[in-house]
Amino acid sequence: MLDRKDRELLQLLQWDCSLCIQELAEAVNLTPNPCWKRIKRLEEEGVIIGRVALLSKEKLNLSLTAFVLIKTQQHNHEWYHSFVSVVKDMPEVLGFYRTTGEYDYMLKVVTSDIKGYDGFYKKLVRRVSGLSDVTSCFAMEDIKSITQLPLR
Amino acid sequence: MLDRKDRELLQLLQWDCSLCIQELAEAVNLTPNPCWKRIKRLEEEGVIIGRVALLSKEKLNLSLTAFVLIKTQQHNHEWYHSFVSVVKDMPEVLGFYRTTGEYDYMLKVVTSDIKGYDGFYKKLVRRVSGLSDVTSCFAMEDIKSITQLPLR
DNA sequence: CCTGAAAGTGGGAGGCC
DNA sequence: GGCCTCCCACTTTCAGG
Repeated sequence: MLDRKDRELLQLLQWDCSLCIQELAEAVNLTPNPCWKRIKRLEEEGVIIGRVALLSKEKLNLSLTAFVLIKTQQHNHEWYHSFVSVVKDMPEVLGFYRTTGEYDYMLKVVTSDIKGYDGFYKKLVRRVSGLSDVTSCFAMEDIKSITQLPLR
Repeated sequence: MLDRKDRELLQLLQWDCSLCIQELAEAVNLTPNPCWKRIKRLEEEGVIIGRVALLSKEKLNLSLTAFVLIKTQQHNHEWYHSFVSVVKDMPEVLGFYRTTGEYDYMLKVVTSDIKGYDGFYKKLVRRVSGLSDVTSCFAMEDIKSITQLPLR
């Protein structure tokens, strides 16, 4: 389904999608047109989901990354759906996973600072009932955070 | 530093950076040229870090997202630097944070499946010594995972 | 003086064969 | 994979607040 050139193109594009077709074509030893056709195909197949600009947390006053670990007693569908829809709607939430292990859910949350996080936390517990255990831990240091999937 | 139009442009671009200047200009009630100048300025200032293509985990056989929670006894600089450089070099690691709370570090790891994760885990503990406690938890469900920062 | 608008040009994307 | 067309990024110049 994906040959070597496809993977090379994806690898390049997931680091910099502002590269022009010519540059991409040269990098994979192709002429511009077939290169363009491959990329078009990868978009149609859904391998390429979209192209986005990455912004600086610091420059936008969003320096605090927090992880929220949640346990719950509630295991019925209705509660689940309302919980999911509430959390999905909160723009501070960049990641939201149902997980195995000690906790049931994990959130990755981005705010300005502790005060901002406190606001988020209060909003969360106000909007969602039946959260029996909510633990927060904060990123002291953001050592690596990338969007590029490992393609080898 | 950033006015309303800047924020609107950032908001649009962090969802779709393939929009052309004309479309962006219309959306914020500007003509193409000043719109283009603003975006250029935001790039120079480092507010816009880059433009990347987002790829489908599923289509690329990377359906397993795991979180690795790590405690360590080692708190000297040398160990820290070697630990950081080893983990940074592992392409499966999309997120790597030093955290407050019960654990010292947290990793977000993407692999094909449990077998792939096992390979990653073995590689990790082989390359890094002095990990006293390594707990894995797996994402059963990826409910929300976005790259867009909250700009309001 | 700074910020937005108008006009022109070179180049690359996107469709043909 | 080559050709051709059209549109868009980018520059310069001008106008307004």
